[in-house]
Amino acid sequence: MSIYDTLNPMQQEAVLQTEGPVLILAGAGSGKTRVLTHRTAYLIEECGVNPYHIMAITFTNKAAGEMRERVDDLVGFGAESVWVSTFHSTCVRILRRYIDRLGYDNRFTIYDSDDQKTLMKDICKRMNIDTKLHRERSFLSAISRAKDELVSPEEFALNVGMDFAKRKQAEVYQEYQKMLFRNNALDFDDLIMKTVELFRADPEVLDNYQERFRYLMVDEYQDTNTAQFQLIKTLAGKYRNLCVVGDDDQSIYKFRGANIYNILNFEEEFPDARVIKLEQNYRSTQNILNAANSVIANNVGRKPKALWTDNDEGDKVDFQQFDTGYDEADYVTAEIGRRVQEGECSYGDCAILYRTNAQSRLFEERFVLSGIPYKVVGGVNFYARREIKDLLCYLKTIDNGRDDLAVRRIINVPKRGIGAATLAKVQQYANDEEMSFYNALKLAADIPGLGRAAAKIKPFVDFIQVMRSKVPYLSLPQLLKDILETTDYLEEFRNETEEEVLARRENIDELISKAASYEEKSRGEGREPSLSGFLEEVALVADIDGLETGSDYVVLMTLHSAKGLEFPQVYLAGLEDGIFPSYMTICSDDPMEIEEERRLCYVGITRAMERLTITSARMRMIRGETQYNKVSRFVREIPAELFGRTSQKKEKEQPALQKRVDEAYRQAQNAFKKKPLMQTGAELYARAAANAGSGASKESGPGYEVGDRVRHLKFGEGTVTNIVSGGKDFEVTVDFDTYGVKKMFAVFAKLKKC
DNA sequence: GAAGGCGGTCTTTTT
DNA sequence: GACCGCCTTC
Repeated sequence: MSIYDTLNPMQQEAVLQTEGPVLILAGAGSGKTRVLTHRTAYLIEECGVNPYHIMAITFTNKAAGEMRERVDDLVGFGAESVWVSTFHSTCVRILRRYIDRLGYDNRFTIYDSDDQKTLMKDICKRMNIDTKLHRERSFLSAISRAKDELVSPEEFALNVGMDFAKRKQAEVYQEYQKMLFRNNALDFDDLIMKTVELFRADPEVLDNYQERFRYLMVDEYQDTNTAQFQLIKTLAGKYRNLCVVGDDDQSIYKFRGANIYNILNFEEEFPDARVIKLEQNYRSTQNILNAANSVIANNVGRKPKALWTDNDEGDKVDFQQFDTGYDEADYVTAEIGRRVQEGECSYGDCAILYRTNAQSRLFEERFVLSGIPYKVVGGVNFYARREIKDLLCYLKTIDNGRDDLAVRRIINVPKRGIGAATLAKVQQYANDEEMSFYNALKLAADIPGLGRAAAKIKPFVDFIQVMRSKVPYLSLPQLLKDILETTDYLEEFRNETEEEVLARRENIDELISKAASYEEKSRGEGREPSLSGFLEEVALVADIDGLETGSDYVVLMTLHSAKGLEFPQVYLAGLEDGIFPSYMTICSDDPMEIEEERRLCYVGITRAMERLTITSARMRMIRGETQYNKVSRFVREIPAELFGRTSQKKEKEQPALQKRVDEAYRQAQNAFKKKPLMQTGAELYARAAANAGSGASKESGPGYEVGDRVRHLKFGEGTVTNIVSGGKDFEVTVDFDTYGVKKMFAVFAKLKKC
């Protein structure tokens, strides 16, 4: 019996069809990753294809990593030569080698959205554009859309016609591109577009890669934009062995330029394409799948398909409507706590999915209060935090003095007494002499009108030069520590509270350990680690990449981030008209927009394996305003018989208790407010676990007994009234002086005896 | 040149 | 509610 016998007939067909163009329409949970990995194995083991000639492209590093792992497991020998990578890292690798043929320096830097915004702000200022009238972000999104469609600044300018706004955009686009070039930087969209440009400009390079990638596979094909489509079409142009896998019902990235016609018109583009449909779902129960099918059936523009499953009927879908978002969060927290307590599932089985990142906050607060370990995916990116960006800009400056943005960011961090007036003069000089900002700094003594400021610049330039000379001899962690010490970086935060500084320090430590593990990983793969390599890796990480499989915490994330994942217990929160579907799509005159929201809902429902809980609130605070919303139309599209114990009423607690609970929440919220850098649950968890020696380990007990007085970070002092040993931890009941009785787990509560 | 206060705007969603 | 940019004050 071979590994291919475990596949169903359609999956087998997809695996065996190795030659020519293939479109696999893979419904949610139909085992598409399995097909892709088995197909790779088949190519190598049965068709004798050299693994070196196989390429699999995904969208996220996480997906690529998983695919890599599964291919490694399946294919004994040579699996490491298969190119498994994301669109963006693939392009970076190609461009690092050949972008000099387009006139760029091969050591280009990659701008994230933060950098883009800074650059755009600069440009608008210089071009005298009133950003109250034309927002930076509107320019950036126009440019991004143009790049998604492979429209160059010149072409854009040709097509503006009489449209004044567009003409302005064209000018800005041109200037923006010029500045990127001068800073030797590429933005995310450039990575794809420049690679296509390179292939068009240089047949020799193209041929080189066409020869290498004789067998191409593309995952999540419905999310590709025009540029990405051109890229793979060009790459597959010679051997035409292109296999794409996707599901038009899960296309949710139109706003990012995804072109649904890439999948809908695949057969027109490749008339000889084999089309294979995978319609058996292995993930969800009947009830969950039925709910998903009945929602998506309301969409008009879709390829007909019928997803079915052999799985049990399973539990009914649980739908609950509450008065407020607080009640909603309460319910979900209590449910998860109860189910875990009763051994029905673990924290790691549960996911809370919502439409907007802001919705995570209420859940986070509740989880912190009840000591449930959790992790938020997305929101404020680790690499977007101030201290991390600063340090990365130091590294960038040391690595590549041509990135003006990076230099300008750190020249006065920590404070060196160099202000806006000085910067403007240096910039003027740099512009006049057509040199980089950093090179102008080096010549500060010659810049007219700088006066005493030149003396303040010199130590900075000297410092960077010294660091550059040290790079070959220092490891990345050593380099970072050197920067921290020499610049006395933490001095920058002297006015912050101890707690804030601690949080920043922890982030910095994390960056240092990430640098260390990068070096380790590179050496493991036989590559010499480098400063540029590290910066590059850091630039391309997505939020979802940080999610480890097999960790025991509840995950909170947006529906968008959840695509491609699955969880036994899924909570879909905030199902209200105005939230999901969002207000903007309800009001839009384009009916396709609501269809995209519906697909998002479909994605959400189909993440669930065993249990699905849908919640909504009548009243919710949004951007400081209270809004009243109806139950989402998507909920109403699910037939009533699929719902179980639906409740539209809230069970009132005793008024006195309720009041006390409210007060506790208010105070807890204030505590949050004071600490903008509040850690994620996982970080709290890690910290708590680190302290567990003094807190709780199963053998030694929690370190306090019933009757002891203890102190809690938020609740202050109280008396321990009960300790129950449960599972890996102790559940402690404490009667707090001001907050009343609370139950909490010892590992998380970090109670100190006093 | 730095720090603190005030008022306006905003968010879907992200590689 | 949170962030950003602008303004005032030291």
